[in-house]
Order: sequence, then structure tokens, then C-alpha cells
Amino acid sequence: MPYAPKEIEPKWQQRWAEARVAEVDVTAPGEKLYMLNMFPYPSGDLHVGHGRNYILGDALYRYFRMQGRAALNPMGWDAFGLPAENAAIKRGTHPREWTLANISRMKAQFLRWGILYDWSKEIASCEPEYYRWNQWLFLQLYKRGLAYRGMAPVNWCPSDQTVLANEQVVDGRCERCGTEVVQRELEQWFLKITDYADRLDAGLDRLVHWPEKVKLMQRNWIGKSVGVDVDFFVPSLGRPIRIFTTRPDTIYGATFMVLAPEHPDVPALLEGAAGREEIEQWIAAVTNQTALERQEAGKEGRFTGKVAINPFTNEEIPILLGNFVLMQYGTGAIMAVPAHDERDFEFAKALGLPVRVVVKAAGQRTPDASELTGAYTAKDESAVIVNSPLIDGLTPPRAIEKIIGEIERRGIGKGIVRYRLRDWLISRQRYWGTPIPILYCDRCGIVPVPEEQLPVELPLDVPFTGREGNPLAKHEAFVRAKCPRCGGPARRETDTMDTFVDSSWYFCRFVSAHDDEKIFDSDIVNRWLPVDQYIGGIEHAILHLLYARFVTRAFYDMGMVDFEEPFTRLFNQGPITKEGFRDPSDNMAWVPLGEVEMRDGEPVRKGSGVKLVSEVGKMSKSRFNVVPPDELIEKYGADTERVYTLFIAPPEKEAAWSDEGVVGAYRFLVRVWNMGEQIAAAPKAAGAAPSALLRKLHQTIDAVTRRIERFEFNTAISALMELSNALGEALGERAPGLREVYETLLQLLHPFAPHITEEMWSRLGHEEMILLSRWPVADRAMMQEEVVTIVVQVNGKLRGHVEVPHPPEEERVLAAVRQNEKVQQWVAGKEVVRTVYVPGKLVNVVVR
RNA sequence: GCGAAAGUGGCGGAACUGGCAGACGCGCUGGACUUAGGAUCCAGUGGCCUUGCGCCGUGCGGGUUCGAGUCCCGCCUUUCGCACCA
Repeated sequence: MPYAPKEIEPKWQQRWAEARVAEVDVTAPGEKLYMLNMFPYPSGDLHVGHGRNYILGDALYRYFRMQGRAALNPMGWDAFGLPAENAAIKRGTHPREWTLANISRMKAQFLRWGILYDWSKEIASCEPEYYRWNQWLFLQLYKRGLAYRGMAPVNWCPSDQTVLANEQVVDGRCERCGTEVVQRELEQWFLKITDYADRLDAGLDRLVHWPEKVKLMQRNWIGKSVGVDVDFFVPSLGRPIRIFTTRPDTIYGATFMVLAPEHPDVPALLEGAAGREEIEQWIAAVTNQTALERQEAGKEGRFTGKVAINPFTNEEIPILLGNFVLMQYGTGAIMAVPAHDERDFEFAKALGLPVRVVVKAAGQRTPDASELTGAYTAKDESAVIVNSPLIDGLTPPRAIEKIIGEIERRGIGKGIVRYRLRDWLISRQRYWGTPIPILYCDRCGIVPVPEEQLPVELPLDVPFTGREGNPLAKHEAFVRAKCPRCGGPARRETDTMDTFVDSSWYFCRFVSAHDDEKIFDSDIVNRWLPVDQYIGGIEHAILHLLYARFVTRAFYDMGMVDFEEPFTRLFNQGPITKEGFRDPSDNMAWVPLGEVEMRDGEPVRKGSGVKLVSEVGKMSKSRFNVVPPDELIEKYGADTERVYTLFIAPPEKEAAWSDEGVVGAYRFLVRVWNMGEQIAAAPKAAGAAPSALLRKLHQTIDAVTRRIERFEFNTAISALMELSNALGEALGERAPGLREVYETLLQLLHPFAPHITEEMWSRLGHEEMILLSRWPVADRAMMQEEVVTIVVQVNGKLRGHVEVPHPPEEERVLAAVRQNEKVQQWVAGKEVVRTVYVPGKLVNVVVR
């Protein structure tokens, strides 16, 4: 019977489901292992790029199971979010219907891939049973002052009609739709993640099993910088303006001060200033620019006509306004040291401001300010401070220490650690999300919804008319409420929460998925968490992972969990790309290379003459170059997709999908199948397998085991292909003892190709599933060769081989080399300087 | 600009601590079986030539070493991340 994945795959998928093989009793004692794939947004159909993530996790899960470990592998749905609402507006469905339909489609797809999840713990963040705990979490944070309502300049996406978190703005554009984000001054809800900046930064050091890249991105995002606040007295105001600097060692070189145009002291400084009107117009213009425009404009500034006193030189230095100084960072004011800061230098050149050198390279003469073509910014031991009476001759690190001490002694400032990280803005002016459990009472002000009134349910009877703001705000019955404090009329908050709140703690919920008394059971969570192995895309390096780390620490501080880091090991799989072309007239149309012809050097769609646009992109729905897994499974089966996906490249790397490449994986499985048929049909022959094959077998067991542990799935599979090739040869030679070898091959292959291996395992007479069999253990002794072939080099060049019995003892090897004629021929007539022996590998004879 | 990672056949990629470069797979070439092959099987496949126990070959240029894809120094290129953060 030929290999027919279409018949065997559904059969085994059903058997695994019926046997509930993946269900874990979290209250049972024993060693725990919690692995987790990031739960998906149910956007619709899955493509092979998704597949990589989940297939990888499933292979690992099956391997752990076969190792006999009680692995928990749950799955759920990040089910709130904008696309559902947009689909509702576009197609007239309800976001909930759209989302639930997608969930069931995607669940069916997981099943078709043969992926095993513990569905008894399934969660969907759009259900009140889940989001009520979002609301509960919010109230706890509110109680502790970690959730607050504040007026702040926020990022507004005009297309999505909502505010965004800083983390959701990429290059000044909305991460989701690419629209340029504008700044608006709005009153919104924030979570005080900045309170945790220091702990989030310090904690990264302990995450030894996280990719360095992710840690670095988080470190940069948190942006810790150690510096000092210093007051510069301003005579015209009769009080000082405070600046922040990380280089107080250069303070003698501060020849002017620059304020952000939005700085609160600006109006007072402009009192009676010459050209005040022009300056105010300029401020207005700069303020209206996006961050991007502001940067592209180059360095611009205006003189205020006022001065400040440099507290160390006692000189009067001019105060300017500059478009490059950000109000959001530090104090919104800087001391400018043009000689030793690139930006200050540029600004000074543009406006003709004085430059003073106060740092020089150690052992070199001090350059004249006029010689400088750029700023000299060295701040390590290679530099020396000059022209600075108090700290002359010191290296920058020593000078910084001394000058901060002096600033603090004089009471004009203090050392301070600042962070780039800003508070997490969670308000969204959208419908499909968790309602923020807050009431506004005319008499009592902001009143949190009492916990016993949770959940504040999201009403479903809401019309979706399009872009006229949040439909929730128009739902009278929802908005109108009674104040729980005074009983008077109150208005309900109609903003919903950022969906990243949902995903900031969902990993805790899986082990208490159906608890309707509390957010989770601390005992169970403390037993099962942190997650031992977390798998997901690098795109969450900052957003989700940072928020999850923050919320976990908040739980920790509330005494709810006894760990601060939610994910012990993190693995980021790379994206899958596919080469092809895009039809510019129809964004939905991705044209595979096979349907493209070149005409006059331009890609054109075959038969139509439509010019195409080159596109090699990350495979994601929004880029429209998607390989649908359904077709693939229809043609080759899920096992082929699984094997190919894992074989294509190292899993952390970007991988280019190739339709031809899939065939190789398929052929491999066909060969495995045909060998199984042959072995099942043959009578059980007595005798052991050839020793070379047994050696290969045990080497393969060893290699596959090691490689799975190291996420080297591509080479694990290639090792299995080698074993299969060797087994094929032995079969051709009608060698005995091949059944055992084949069965072990099936076990090793199971995590990658579960269906075909279950089928063949059962055909060979096993009653129990291969999934429940025990992972083979390599016999070290069997891995050794009886005869070891040693490579012999003379002066590093290959000059022959010698064979010695195992173990290859040095004396025996060297004796064999001395007797080897070929090698002696190269040594003859020369003096042997040295003999290098690398045990078990080679001998190098050095001659002169 | 700053930071990180990576450069190996026609392609995806192997090579553990320096030790036979190119495993495994795709593609390609030839053959077998075929009415047919885009199925299957077999053989070959880094380059060069004088076809040998040959020479060259892991982005470029140096270095260390008996020996370098691997280590060191200097370039070049690509990808990713950050980007006026004082």
C-alpha cells in the first residue's frame, strides 16, 4: 500500500484527541515542565510562517513526552483587537462572531498539523471569564497607584482612531496600519511601568537563557542613563533652570544652554525679548511637526536674549531654544558642550556659538577649538580633562565622580538615574477590548468599579457604522451608571484596554483556566511557573515581553507569585519568506515566480501583461505573500510540511520557502514508508544488524537527542535522513536485524513526523502509541568503531591513512604510522621534528 | 551615526572544544524502467588542468599555528535593532 497521508493523518489526530494525551492534571505531584507558544491573534487562516512556530513547539513537546516528562503545553487566543472591529465595519459581522469563527478555523488547522495542546485549559481573552480578571488586575494596580489617569501628549493614529503606546509607534508611524502618528494632549489611563524601570533593567542580567538580542533591545528601550541634575541660575527669572547631563565632567565646556520649545519656562524667558513674535511662530511650527519631520529639519534654534550662569565657570552663557531638545526626556533642558557632544557641535556651528575644549586624548596636546571638525566624545581612560580647574588632569570617570560630589555639596543638584522608558498608555478608543472598570461621578470624581461588580461586560448590541469614534460611547445603557459611593448618576469609562494587557499575564491563567473565584491559584502558579520554554516571534521582543515582565513583578509585589521573571527560556523563531512578485493594481494578489515572465527586463504576469513589483517579504497576512497550509497538506500531508518546515533552515534564522524543497521532505517520508512496508512484510529474521549500521544507529540517537535539546532541528532531521539512507542500503543487502533499527528510526522521527510514525509503529504490531513509548538511549559502546581510521598528515598535508583497532592508543597509532610505506615516502630523508597526535582523529608528522 | 549578528557550491544549509571543507536536501547532468515523465530507482555534481597519491578553494588583506571556515588585527558587504534620550 502506498504512502497515503490523507488517510492516516486524520485517523491519528482523532486517536490522540480521544486519548486526551496532552491533558495534564496540574494538581498531581511530580516534576513539572511548562512550555508555551505565544498565543495567536485569531486573524483567520494560518500560513506556513505560523506553522513554523507551532510545529517547532509540538516537536519539542513530543520529545519531552517521550522522555517521560509531564509537559504542559496549553493554547489560547489573544482574541481582542482592532482587526475584528475593522472586519465588522467592512463586512457587517459582529467582531465576536468574526473572532469565534476564526478561532474555530485556526483550531481545526492546529489539529490538521497534528499539534497536541491541552485544550482543557483553552482560554480566549474576549470572554468575560477571562477579561474580568483583566479588570480585576487593573483595580489592584489602581489601588497601589500603578494605574493612573493623566494628561499627557500621546500618540494618536488618525486612521485607527485611537491612541497608541510608545511601543506601538515605529518610525513615527502606527505599528499596525503605517499611518503617521500625531501628538495630542489627552487625558488617558496609564500603567506605571516606569516604577519598575530599574528592576526590569537589572533583571535582564539573570535571564541567561534569553537571546542576547532580545535582552539588548529591552535594555535599549528601558534606556537607563546615569547622570546628574544641575541648576543653572537665570538672573532674569531670579531662579535657576535645571538641566540633566550624563557628562558633568564637561561642565566647564558648557558655553550655552538649550531648552525644548515646549519647556514651561519659555514664556517667561521671552518676556520683552527681541523678535518675540517670530520666535513664538517658530515654536508653534516646531511643536506641530511630527518627530520625524523635526529630525529631518536639521538643527534649528532661536536666541531668547536671556542668559544663565554656568555654576563652575561663573560665566554668563546664552539660553537658546532648540528643535533637537526633547521635552519628554530629562528636564527638557540641556547644558550644551559643543566640543564634546555631536549634536551640540552641529547646533553651535549652525548658530555660530562658542566652542571650548575641556577634554583631550591622553598623551596628546589640547587642540584649539577652531581646529575641531566634530565633537570629541571619549569618556573612558583614554581621555583627560583640561581647562577645568577643579578636575584638571583627571580621566572622565574620576572627574564625573568628583564633580557630582561638588554639585551635591553646593546644593545645586544631585546625581540621578533616568530612563527612556515611559509609562504604558493603555486607553484605547475602540470597542473590541476589555472595558476599563472605572466610573466618573459628578460628585465623587473617578470611582473604581467595586470588585464584586466585575466583570463590566462589554455590551454586544452595538452598531458598527464606521469611523465615528468608539461605538461604546454611544451605548446609552452602558455609559449610564450609578456611583457606587454616593449612589448618584455616574458615567462609565468607554475606553477599552490595550490588548497587550490581556497577554501580559495569560500564561498564569492556563493553570487556573476555569477558576471563577480568582485570577489564578497562587499555589498552582508557583508550582508550574515560570514558563520553562517560551516560543514566539522576535516582533514581541519589546512590547509583550516587557509588559509581561512588568506585570509579573507587580504580582510578585502583591505577594501573589514567588517569581519575578515569567519566562525562564525564550526562543525566537525566524520568519518564513517567499520570493515572488506583487501585482501593484491588486494588493491582494501575490504572484508566485512560476506565473511570472520577464518582458523587456520587467516582471510581467504570464498571459496578462500586467507589470509586477518585486517583493521578497516576511510572510505575514498583511504582506499578502502567503503559502496556505491547506493546499500543502492536501498534496503532501502534514508530516511533509512539518519535516520541511523544520529542515529548511536553523529555526532562529529567516528561511526562504521553496515549493520544490518540500518535495525532498516528501520523498524522505515515502522512503521511510516503503521501508516499513518491506520490513513489516518480511519474516522476523534471526541475527543482529550489521555493526556499521548499529554504530550509525547509536550515533544518530545521540545526535538527534543533542540537537533537539539545542533547537537544531534541521540537522536532527538530516541525521535521520542519513540513518534512513544507511538502512535502505542494508535492506537492499537483505541484512538481518533491521526491524529494531527501523523501529528506533520511527521513534526518533516521531516528534517531526508524528502521523506516519504512529501508523508504521502500529503496523509493526505495537499496541501502545509511539508517542507514549520511551525515547531511545544511545549506547556509547555501540557508537565506537572496532577499527579506527586515523588520518595521517605530513606538514599539515594529507598523506595517507592507517587503521588501528579501537581504542586507538597513541603508541599503537604511531607504530602503525612508522610502518606505513606511503607516509614514510614523504618523511624519507628528512628530520622528524615533532609528531602531533589528536586522539581518534589524526597524526601530523612535522618534518624538516 | 551608534549597537548587534552574519558572509561557505547554482540554492537552503553542514562542519562538537582549530584537525579529511561542502554532511543532508533542492536543483542540475547522465542512465534504467516507461506510450510518456513533472512518478520511481541508479550514478555523477566546488573550480581548474597536464585526470594526479595533482593544484586552487569558506567576502578581501595581513597574522598566529605543524595545521585556520573556526583564533587575532585591519578592511568590505549584507541583514537586523536603535536613532537627536543630553
